Order: sequence, then structure tokens, then C-alpha cells
Amino acid sequence: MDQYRFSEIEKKWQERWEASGVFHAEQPCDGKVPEKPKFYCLIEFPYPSGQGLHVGHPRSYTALDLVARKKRLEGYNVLYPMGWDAFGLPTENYAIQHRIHPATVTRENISHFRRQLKSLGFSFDWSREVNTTDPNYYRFTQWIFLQFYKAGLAYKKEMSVNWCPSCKVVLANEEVVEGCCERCGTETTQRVKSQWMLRITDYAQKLLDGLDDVDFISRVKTQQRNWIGRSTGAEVYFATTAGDALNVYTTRPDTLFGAMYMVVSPEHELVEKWLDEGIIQNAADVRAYQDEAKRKSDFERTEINKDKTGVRLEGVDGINPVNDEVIPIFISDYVLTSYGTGAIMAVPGHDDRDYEFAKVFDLPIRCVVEGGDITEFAFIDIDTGIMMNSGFLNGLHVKDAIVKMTDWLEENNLGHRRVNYRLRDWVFSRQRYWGEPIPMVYCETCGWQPLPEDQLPLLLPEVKSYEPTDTGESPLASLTEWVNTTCPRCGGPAKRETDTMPQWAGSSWYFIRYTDPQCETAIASREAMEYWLPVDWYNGGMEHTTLHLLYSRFWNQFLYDQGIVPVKEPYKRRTSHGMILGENGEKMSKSRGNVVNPDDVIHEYGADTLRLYEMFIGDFEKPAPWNTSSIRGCSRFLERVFDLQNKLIDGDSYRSDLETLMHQTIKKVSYDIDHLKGNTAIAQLMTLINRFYDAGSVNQAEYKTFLLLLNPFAPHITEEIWERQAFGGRVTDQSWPVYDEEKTKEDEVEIVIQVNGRIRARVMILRDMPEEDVLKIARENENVAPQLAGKQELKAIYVPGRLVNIVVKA
RNA sequence: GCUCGUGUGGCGGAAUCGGCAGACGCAGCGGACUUAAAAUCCGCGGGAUCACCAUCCUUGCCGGUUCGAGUCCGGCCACGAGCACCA
Repeated sequence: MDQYRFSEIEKKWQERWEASGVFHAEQPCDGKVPEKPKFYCLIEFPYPSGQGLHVGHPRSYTALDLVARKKRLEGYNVLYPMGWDAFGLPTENYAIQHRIHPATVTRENISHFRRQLKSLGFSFDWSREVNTTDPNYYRFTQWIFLQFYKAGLAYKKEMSVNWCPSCKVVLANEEVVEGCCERCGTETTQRVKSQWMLRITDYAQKLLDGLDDVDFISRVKTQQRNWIGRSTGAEVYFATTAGDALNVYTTRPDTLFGAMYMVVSPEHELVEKWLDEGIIQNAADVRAYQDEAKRKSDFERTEINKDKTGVRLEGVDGINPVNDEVIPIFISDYVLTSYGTGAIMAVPGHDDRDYEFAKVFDLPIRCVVEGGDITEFAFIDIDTGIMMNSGFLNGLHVKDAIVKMTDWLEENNLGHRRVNYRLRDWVFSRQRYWGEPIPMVYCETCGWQPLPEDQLPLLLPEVKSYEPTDTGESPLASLTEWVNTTCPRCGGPAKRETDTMPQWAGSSWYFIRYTDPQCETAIASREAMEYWLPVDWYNGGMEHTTLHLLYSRFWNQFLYDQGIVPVKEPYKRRTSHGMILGENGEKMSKSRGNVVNPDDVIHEYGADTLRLYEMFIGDFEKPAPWNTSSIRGCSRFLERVFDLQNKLIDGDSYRSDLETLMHQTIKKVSYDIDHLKGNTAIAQLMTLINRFYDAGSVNQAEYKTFLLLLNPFAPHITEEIWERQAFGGRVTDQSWPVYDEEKTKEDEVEIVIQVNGRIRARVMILRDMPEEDVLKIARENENVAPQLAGKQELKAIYVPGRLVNIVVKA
């Protein structure tokens, strides 16, 4: 018998799979729907970076490859596609540095990635490959943008945005992590720029509600819920001595009697108005504070534990609507312009931040909720507090007081119920070259005009320099020929938008394109979308929970509302994998020098071993450190699988002493693949092969089942053995093994006998032996009897097939 | 600070419903084979006391419920992730 030559075997089968198209999904066509039920599994398509694949990528791809391969054997028409999320900064930066066109860099990176992925033997349907930088693809990304625009959900707005001075680009809130650029770590600053925005806040409630109907792991749901950040409360109308109404948002209207002052954000429009009108007596101080706030980066402004600062607006006061008290108004940067009304009522007795501010400015603090000691700290407990010093609310519990006060405000026209979300609109423009051009034209007479749909795609023009500019202008802005165009409405001179879309655009709908990637008339045909959507199972990284996952749900919900996509929610089930860490337990990165290249592993051990190890490495949902010596265990296992051919004997049914284990293994492996527990599935297969070796042989029926169960993990070696042993056809043509629940149970089982919870004996019994017989055996057991002698038996418990516990008293 | 998650041998981890803790693998030790080594095969393998039999301890810590707790409840501690002046 040959040795296990994985390189030859893997190359051979990869070529055959490619030539036969065995993993191509069957497409519904002209009203004919495939007979097999569909199953759509999806992994997050990669960004084809210059570094190539690292061993973290295949963890997710392998896990769903197991599902895809198993589902095919179970008779499903499986869609398991792959593509490229190829617009983006690293490619553009590399292109600038090496003076190569980003399209060329992208093409090279993709072919590198594609070769690497193919060498792992994934059962992707390569005929459906999509590429977000392909004009035939981004044409529809632009088309979707136009639908947003037409629906009033895309708008251009002058606003303060996050700016990365190193990448020279605007960032979305989701791309700023702890005040720094998610990509390069540089501290971000604020810039006022005119930006295209997508009104994702209009979908805040739908995005929240949709979570109830989908099967996402709970940490994903919680994280999205937190990010959306729904809160309920009231908007309260305060009057001012200047005559203007000053509305505030609060979640604690019950504490209105404790409002001792008001705070507005430094950018609040009324401040400008009052300054202009000259009502504010300390205008210079106010202006100075505004300037200071403007200069601060977002990070500095939101840094916690810093001392509260602010300036009182002298000359204007607020009037508390519940008791007509005249209270001072401050500006302070602890109140955010972009949340609520940009103004608050401050209740220092019952809010930590207001308390701190009141201490700094030596303002009076009134207790309106009994239960704490406000000389020490703000009392914020809403479960135990009882109202006091609050007129008609006195004696009520906080929760009842909130309702009563809100009703009162509405009855007296002094406020109304309000829901607020932490989620902000999505900043959708980037001042860079390598992205989808935004298909909008600005005309002096007609304003912003959408490009007619028949003019899509709006191609990225050739440009000499991709260098971003410090002024925050896109490199496209210097292309006067491209920029100058005619207005689609009046035909007069007009200018194109020169910003491009963010990287998250293309990935927001790629799962739709996969259903019909060549469609030229629409994002996909109705027929294809109706057959394939929603995605049955989507696996990806936790880092995309508040970015890609939320954005793509938003796009899908919008397209559903427009009647374009047939499903409300795009993903039925979402799971998430843990990161693969370097051998030292740290995150894999070039700078740490702990990156493992899959090419090297494949060269040394083969793709099947790599796949197996990726699944065996540990709990799929948790991070796991790479361990080079552990791979040997997986490679040794496959060698044993291969060598089992030498121990093959005839037999078309499982031998009786192996039958139970065979059925147990089928059950366990089937369950484990569906629950992302590859590690225990492999452990079970190892247990089984150890039994074959103990028996000194394996028969054909047993070997066939074993190979089918192993096939999703190690597809090349199993096909090869199947062919060599002439088991008939290909593994890919077979059916997934079935088990008989009755046969998974041993006839004879070992049970333990405990006395007062301590194990005193182990005995073999027949599985269905009646309880009284088992207890009799237990009491008479030579190790148990002495423990019972002379003691009073209080209770005897028998857990069928597991244990007996006899409780005695001395 | 808030939200979520996780703590089990030297290591990765298993225990799916409250019922034998440590499956499977790695590393290690002993043996076989070999001139030798590698590879392979067989055996051992949480800790303590112990010649052996055996006994006791053990799932981050403290307590509780239960005949029985890694698993359930309460309170701590540690680590990780996300959010972070969102009123």
C-alpha cells in the first residue's frame, strides 16, 4: 500500500471538482424551481489584502464548508459562494506607494487569494464569484444609492464629522474606536464638512424589532441592541426669560421638581441666536468656551472622569414648567449636540453627571427621590426610590411617577412622550479614489440631481495621482474634465460629486448579488431572490456586528420596503467565530512576527490536515491560540485513516460489537456539524478509528460510513480512498449516513453505585433492567453492603442507565 | 461605570437535561522495534497520603438549594469583548 501523498491527492481532486462543477448550485430558471430544497450558507467575503490569507480566515470558511458539504449529501441544493470586498484604503495606499493602479493591485491580490482558497478545497460555487470593484457590480451599488436618494434617505449635510489626519478621510461613528481611527490607530479630530448621509436612524426601530425574528447568537443581538440604544422618556418644553422655548429630552420626567439648572451644548442654535441678539452679557466668555470645545477632538470631549467645565449664560434663565422656578442655563460640552434636543434639564440630586457639575459650580441640589444620601452622591436607583418634594408625585414609586408626570405634561401641553436612539445617521462619503463614485450631480440652478439610471455605471475615471489631499478634497476633484458635466434636469453646466462611497457599501448587498451574479437588468432577478433568500446561515466576525451586519440589514430592510427584495430580514441565522491567535496567545500580526501562513501548513501537512486542525483547535466561538505541535495529531489521524485500507475486510453491515458506536458516531457527528462543534465531532471520529485499530480491522460498511462522516472535514483523502477501494461513484454522489436512535444505546451499561453520594462500586447491568432489580444488585454488592450494615436506609435513587444512590443514616 | 461573556490537569479542550469530572488531542514518562535516531506501535498519565489495598482532596473564591452541583441560586475575585458624559 502506498503512503499518504497528500499533495498529489489534493491537487487531483481539486482539479476534478473544478472540471465537473460539482459544487455549482442549481439555479431556478424560467419558472422552473429546482426540486431539491435550497440551503444558502454564507461567510463574510474577504478583503483581498496584499498579505494574502492567514490561518484565521479558513476557520470560518471551513466551518460552513462542513455545513455545505453535509447539506449536499443530505439532498439540499446548496449555495456556498465566494467573492471579493475589494474597494478600500489599504489597496489605494499600496497603489500610491508603488505607483501601480489600484485596479491592478486588486487584480493581483484577488488572484493570490483565489489560488490560496482553492488550495484548501472549499466547496465554493466559483461560477458566482462577485467583485465589488467590477463596474457590473458597483453599477448596482450606485443604483441602490439612487433609490435611497429618491426615497429621501440619502441627503447631503454640512456637519462635524470624524476625520483621520493620517488616512486623510472621514470616518463613520462605527469606524472610530476609543477616539481613534479603527484602521490606523491615529487619534481622530473633528471637521466640518458637507457629507452624504444615509438615514439609518429612520430604520432604528425596524432594525431593533427585526432581531426578534431571527436566530442570531445572543451576544450579536445584545450588541446591536446596545448600539441602537433605544431609550424612552419625554421631551419637556421649558420656557426662557428670553422668550424662546427650550426643549429638553429626559428619561426621568419624574425628577422634574429637582431640576435646578439647564445645560445646552456649546453648538446649540439658541446660543447663537441669543449671542446675535446681544442678550448674553458674558458673550466673550461664552465664545471662548465654544472655541475651546470646537478645537477639542471627539476623544478629548468624551473622555470620562475629566472635570466638568462650562459657562453660565448670563442674561437668560430657564423656567421650570412644573413650578415656574427660574433656573440658570449653562453651556457645557458634557451635553452632546447630536443626541436628543442638545439640551437637558439638570437634576443634580439624581444624575451622576449633573451632580458632578453642580459640585464644581457650587449649585444647589434638591432631593426629590427618597432612598439615598444626596450629600454624598446622586441617588439614581429607580427600583426602590419614593418621590418627595415633588407636589402631586409625592409618595409614588419612581416608575409610577414617570408615567404620571408624562401624562401631566401631555395634558398641560408642556411636553410629550418621546423615544430616542443612540444610533446616528451613517456618514456615507469618503474623500478617496478607490471607491464607488456617488452618482450625483450638482447644478447651480437645480441643486443636487441624481444621475439617470440608464447612465450607470458611473465609472471611476483614470487619474494620475491618487494622493489624498490635506484639504479633505477627493483626488477626483482635480479631474476637471470628469467633474464638469451637464445637469440631467436642465442641461446646464453642472459638477459631479467627487467623494466616493465607504468600503461598507459594496458589502451591504453582496449576498443578494450571489443569488444571480450575472443579472444585467437588476440587482438580481426576482425569481432568484425568491428562491434563495434569506441566507440560511451566515457566519462572520464579531468585529462586524455594529458595522457590516447592521448596515446590510438596513439596506435589505430598505430594499424590502421598496418592494425590490422579497424578505424582511436577510439572514436567518448568524453565528460568530473566535479569532485564531498566534502561538504566543497574542493577536496574529506582522509586527508581532507570529503570523502563520496557510501555504506553509498545506505544504508540510496538506489541506485536509489544516482543515481538520482548524476545526479541532477548540471551541469555535472562542479565540484559540495556534499550536504547531498539535497539528501533528491531526496529520497522524489522517495517516491512520489512510492506513486503515490495509485492514479492510468484507462486510456489508456493521459488526455487532461496533454497531452501537457506529450509530452513536453518526448521531454525534451530524449534531456537531450543525452546532459548530467540529472539535468534538473529530474527537468522536478519533475514538471510532481507535476502536477499528483495537479490533485489528474495519469492514467495508464501517469504512464507508466513516469516510462519509469524515468527508466534510477532509474531503480530498476521503474521495481518494473511496475511489481506490472502488466503493462506487464519488463521495459527493452519496447520501449522508443515517442512524437508528435505538441502536445508539448499549444493551449493557455500567452504572455506579453511590452511598450518600460517594461512589462505592461500578457494575454492569442490562439497560432496561427494572429499578427494583438494580437496587437489589446494588444493596447486595460486596463493596456496598458493608456501607449499609447497621444503618437506616432513608432513600434510594435510581437514574436509569447511570447510577444508584443509596442514602443512609448512621 | 454599564452590557455581555469566560474561569476545568503542564497545554488546547470535553462533559448537549442536575447524575461516573478530565472524552479526544498535544506535550511528558516507561517499554517494544532499531547499530542508533526519526517514524511507528504498546502502556502510564489531576493532586495528596501510601510498599500495596485503599482513603481523602479537586472544575477561580465564599456561601446556599439538592440524595447528588463544573452545571442551578446569592455574594465576591480575575480575565476578555463591546459601549462609554446618549440625559
